[in-house]
Amino acid sequence: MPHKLDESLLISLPPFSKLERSQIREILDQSAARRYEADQSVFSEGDTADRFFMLLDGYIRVIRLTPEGEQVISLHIPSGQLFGIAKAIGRESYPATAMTAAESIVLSWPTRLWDDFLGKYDGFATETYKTVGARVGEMNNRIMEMATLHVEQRVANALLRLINQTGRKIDGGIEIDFPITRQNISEMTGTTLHTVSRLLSAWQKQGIVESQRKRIMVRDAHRLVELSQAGH
DNA sequence: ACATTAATTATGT
DNA sequence: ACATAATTAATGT
Repeated sequence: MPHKLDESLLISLPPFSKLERSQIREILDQSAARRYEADQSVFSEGDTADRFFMLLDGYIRVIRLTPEGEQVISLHIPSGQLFGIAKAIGRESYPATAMTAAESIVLSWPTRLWDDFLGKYDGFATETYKTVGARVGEMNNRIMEMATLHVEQRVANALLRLINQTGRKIDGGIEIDFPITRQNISEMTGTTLHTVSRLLSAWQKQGIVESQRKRIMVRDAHRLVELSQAGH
């Protein structure tokens, strides 16, 4: 794998933004870069966490499997963020599986460098703990939703999160920036693909969303916000 | 208020 | 043509 990656790749990313060019060079020289097709596994739940990762381009889907073999999607990660940082939460193995949701480019480092990074790179520690904090917060919100909200509200919330975190503005609305199926959304919201399909069809007729296969665009985010709160 | 089952149609290689 | 995705209706809890 030939690499002479440019320092500019990392300089703008929060965990590295306070560093000198020489430090970035040092970090890059210890990294491995890899490109993944869509729907490839980067690591699997239970694997020993021998590396940690930075997503340079693409999207990562964090999933877990139930004993019956059903998928649950716990999170989507956009580019520019660290993932697979088991050490940050005091684990020796990955707590979930990471799959690419689209073609992606990933940097990784051996986990033995984790403590080095924390110690000698200014801002790395605070930024990574911000990241885990944000993710824990999001998961807490989802637990609340699961326990208290109806399916329609949960699906509306899931779409809103997706367009906020991974949305791409296009004419007439905001599109989810990677291929996503009804099945996927059902796996994020604890419902069935049929219910998601019915909801999206209904919302399409009302002009709230518009979708083709594996593509969903939100035309009217404000109405989705209303739906996500409505008490039917 | 939702899941399940099943039949049917659409879409991408 | 074949597999995967999406829709729709009917029926069940």
